[in-house]
Amino acid sequence: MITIDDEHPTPPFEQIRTQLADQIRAGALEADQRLPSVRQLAADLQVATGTIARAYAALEAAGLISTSRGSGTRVRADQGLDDESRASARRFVQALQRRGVSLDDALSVVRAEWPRLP
Amino acid sequence: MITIDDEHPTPPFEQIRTQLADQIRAGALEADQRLPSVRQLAADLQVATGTIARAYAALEAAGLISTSRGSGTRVRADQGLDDESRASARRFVQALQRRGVSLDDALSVVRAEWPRLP
DNA sequence: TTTCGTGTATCACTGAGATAATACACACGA
DNA sequence: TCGTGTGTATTATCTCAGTGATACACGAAA
Repeated sequence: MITIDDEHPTPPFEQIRTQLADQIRAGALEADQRLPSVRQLAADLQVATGTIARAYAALEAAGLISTSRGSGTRVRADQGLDDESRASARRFVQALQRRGVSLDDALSVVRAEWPRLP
Repeated sequence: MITIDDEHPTPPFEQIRTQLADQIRAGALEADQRLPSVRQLAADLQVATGTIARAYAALEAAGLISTSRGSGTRVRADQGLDDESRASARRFVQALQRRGVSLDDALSVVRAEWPRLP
């Protein structure tokens, strides 16, 4: 399920791209699974087909999905993080939630702890 | 240190806001520490003062900083996550880096593991 | 071949955001 | 008290990312 928050500063196509990427990496979408067509998803989310097309194009460029005219869009195999990384994320999320930390704050501290680039 | 990436889809004022928020939450900026003036930071980053002012206003609305005319902008006390949360984040970051995971993927899996809203 | 459902390309429009210039209001220190 | 440096507000202008609508190109199946 994908939702669009009009209040959010990030544009719709970016929200769609992010959410799909999250779901694929988390393993919520199986490999080779068919995604909705651009028209279908555009109608569901009340946006233009070009908006969906742009999100799909970005995901394909990132190697997460595979698109082809006529035959639709599918999740590429060999995607998703390994189980250990996901388990590590789950421990982290649970620890912060017990302390009442918000998602934004959690993402914030991860970015902050991530070593700076050289 | 704050940097602006013109390639990034998020607008400059949002990048500034995010980076300052990250640094405050991570404890990189001490409580009561003075931030640069809007004119100073605007000159450093080559943006207009209004852009900095907007980022500062957003941070104040979020309760992270405290601004007052004439006396500048300061980091509010009682900010930053607790040590245990930060330690947890550090463990998480280290675990994923050992596996060669990128920052985007790390944030992605955190969002994915974060429980959905009701 | 024809049909239908795909993704893709194009184009004009809109609005959010950035800018620049300016003026104002307040705090602090000399 | 006055001067300086602060954040804030306003206004007008400009740019361009994102959008929406539409037409095109391709693939699969009947």
